[in-house]
Amino acid sequence: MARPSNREARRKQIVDGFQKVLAANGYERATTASIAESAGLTTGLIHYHFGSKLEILLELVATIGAELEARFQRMSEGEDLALAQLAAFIDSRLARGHDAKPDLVACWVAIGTEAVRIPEVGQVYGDLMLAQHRQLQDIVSRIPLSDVEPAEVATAILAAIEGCYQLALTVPEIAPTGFASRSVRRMTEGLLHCKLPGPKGRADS
Amino acid sequence: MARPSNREARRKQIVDGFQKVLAANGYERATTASIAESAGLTTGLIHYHFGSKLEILLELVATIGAELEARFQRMSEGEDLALAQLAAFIDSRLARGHDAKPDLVACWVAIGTEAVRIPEVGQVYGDLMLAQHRQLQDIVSRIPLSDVEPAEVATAILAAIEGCYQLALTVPEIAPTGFASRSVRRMTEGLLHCKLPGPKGRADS
Amino acid sequence: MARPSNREARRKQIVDGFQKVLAANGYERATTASIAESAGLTTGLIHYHFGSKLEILLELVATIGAELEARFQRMSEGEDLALAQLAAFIDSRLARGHDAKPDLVACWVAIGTEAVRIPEVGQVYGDLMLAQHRQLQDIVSRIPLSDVEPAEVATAILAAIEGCYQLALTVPEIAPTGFASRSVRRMTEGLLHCKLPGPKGRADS
Amino acid sequence: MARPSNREARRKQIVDGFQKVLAANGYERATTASIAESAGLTTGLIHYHFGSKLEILLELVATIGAELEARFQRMSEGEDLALAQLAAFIDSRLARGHDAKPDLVACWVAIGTEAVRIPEVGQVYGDLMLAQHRQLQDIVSRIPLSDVEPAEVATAILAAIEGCYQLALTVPEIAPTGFASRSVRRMTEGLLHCKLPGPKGRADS
DNA sequence: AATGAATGAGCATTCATTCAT
DNA sequence: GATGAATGAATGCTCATTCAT
Repeated sequence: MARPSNREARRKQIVDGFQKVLAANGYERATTASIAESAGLTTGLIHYHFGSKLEILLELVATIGAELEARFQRMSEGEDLALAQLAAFIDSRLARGHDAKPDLVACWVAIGTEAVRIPEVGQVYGDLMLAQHRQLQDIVSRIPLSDVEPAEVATAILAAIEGCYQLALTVPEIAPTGFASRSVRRMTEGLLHCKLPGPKGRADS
Repeated sequence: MARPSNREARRKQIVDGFQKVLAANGYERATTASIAESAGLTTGLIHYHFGSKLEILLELVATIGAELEARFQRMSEGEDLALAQLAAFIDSRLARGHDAKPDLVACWVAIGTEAVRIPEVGQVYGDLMLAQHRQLQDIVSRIPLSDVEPAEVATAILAAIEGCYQLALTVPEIAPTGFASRSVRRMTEGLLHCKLPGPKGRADS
Repeated sequence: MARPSNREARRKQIVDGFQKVLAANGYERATTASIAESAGLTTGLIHYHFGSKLEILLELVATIGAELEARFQRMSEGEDLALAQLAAFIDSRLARGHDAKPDLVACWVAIGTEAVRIPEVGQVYGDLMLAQHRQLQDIVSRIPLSDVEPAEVATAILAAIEGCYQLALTVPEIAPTGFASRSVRRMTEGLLHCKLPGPKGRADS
Repeated sequence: MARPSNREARRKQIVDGFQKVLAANGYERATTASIAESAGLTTGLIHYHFGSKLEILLELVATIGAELEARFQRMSEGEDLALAQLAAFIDSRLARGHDAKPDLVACWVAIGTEAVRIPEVGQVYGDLMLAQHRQLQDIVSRIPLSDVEPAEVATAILAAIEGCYQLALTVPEIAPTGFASRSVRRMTEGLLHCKLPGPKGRADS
């Protein structure tokens, strides 16, 4: 009798459409009309399923956070050594394997900008960065080295990763394929004064 | 006799006002009215001296570029050694000395986002990054080490710097004062397998 | 055998829900969604049972009209004297006894505003006022006083009643409990130059 | 050199346009576009001079308040007796002389409705009613009568006035010209048990 | 040079109503 | 009967830019 709900499917569809226009145009220029068009829906429907544009952004951040975590879990599966986990973390963020989604980097950088201006975005973005920081700190502190501060090493690695995103997007001519993962690995080795295990599998670094 | 032109002074005043609201609100939300207010001028005058909002942004990029270069020249003055120049470069970007302008970091990150969307911004931002990249590459290639690729090292250093800007802005709780300069130095040492000279003078790292 | 129609029950349920949001938010802000929520139904059902929002309003006016009439009948039961009936009329509109519904006053004032703008509402609202006017005029004309114009007295009493509704709603600090009934009685006495019988029963005036 | 400001003139023009559409259509249906059209301006200009639609409403309330007060001052000029002042107050609100503005009554009733829903409107509307209440109370308390409560009399008079506005607007067929002033005078006499002086001058009651 | 009023296209959001299920 | 997704026109408001003064 009742009409079956397609709410979740539609919300995902909208977030996907939003992701495309966010990557292409940034938050302010991701207009309701463009989101709707990109999602193949009408503008009214956007607000039937989301209270505001901001809500869509927030949902996208959660989605990206879950995706990053899932990718790390997949790539670090079975690895017990801290160094191997560290390598897996870096690769999960930077290796451009078969499951890489180029739009996500553009989205992530756009979200980072909004995090500075919109408190709600700053909150979820900050939470996500803090969670990654904690994760990295845990891993680093399990590496038996006397003279490193795990918290600072973790921050430095995150900074290097974010910087690679930014450069890959804005000055691709100095950021060739594969440079990001390779460089962050080397910088991490420099911070820890030890070698990381090489990249795994077919991920073409 | 015509009254003397105050064109350049006014343009600087406008760019300064723009800088403040760009740092605080981002490009899209930097409205003509808010720029005028921040500069202590009227809205009409903005467009009397600049053809469009974009032109102000472009001028600001040039200003920042000149400022960075000047600061590097100042800090590397008299240094002939490549390693000392490299340290000076990093410090000129990250050390928080007496002449640091916190707003500039926020502006720079905002400009980086617009560089992705607005071709004209992408052009000048890219030129600036490429100039820095060339500079770094020159310095690195003068360090006699066999196994490093100067171009890639230069890119990695720039990425680390940009990443620090981003983190300092969005997750300050994991980016304490002084961490940026210290971390990028260490990561650079890791890339080059050699030690950089310590920070100079009163710049409190 | 077809299931029994619940049409009338549903319509009443909708009118009740509408009444609540009309009292709280006014006609324009009484959205279909809020009516549905207040009635514990779904939006679709609203338009299944009513052709439009206006129709619900019209039905509510009829309901209120019937309620006022019923209350007057109840309170004037057994009273044959015109003066007693007049007192009963005033009390039926203003006395705050056990069956008073505060929401109704807010609704009635809101309906009065819409009566000015929406012709259909003006029609039914006007009919209701005219019916009351006729009723009052009948009663007044049965009071043997030479120098009063029954029509004008009836209008004045209605005006006083409506004014009390408005003040009770908007400036409650000058309209204490019981003032309305007491004041309209006194003003009526002034119009007729004679005394009305005191309030009846437990209605706490 | 500088362009001369026409701000106040424009604001008045906008308030006038707003008044017309408010009287005709009510607050919600007084759209920015209709206000602009009624004022002979463009929509953008409305928001250049007023922050929001609500602000225009608030300014209108202030305007009406000032007008009512001015009219009372004019009509009570030279009258020292409380009874004469009371009559002047009633006439200043209800007599339809040469300076009556019919739109204002419709506006006032519309504002009364919004006073229930919009806190800011409730505030200024309430303040205005309270000021009138205080004024009436002062006058009444100067009439040497033992058995009346000035506060309640004042409220009753205000209620009668507001009720006349409402009826004149919604059921004009029972509210002929001149009835309002006449009826409220009589009701007031009933409340005070004394006679008011007759209407003055050419105001054709 | 300077002012600030004026423009109008564009935006996020709301909502009565329709309709496939 | 009942559901809730879908529509699209309408609304208040914003803002870069223009221009008369």
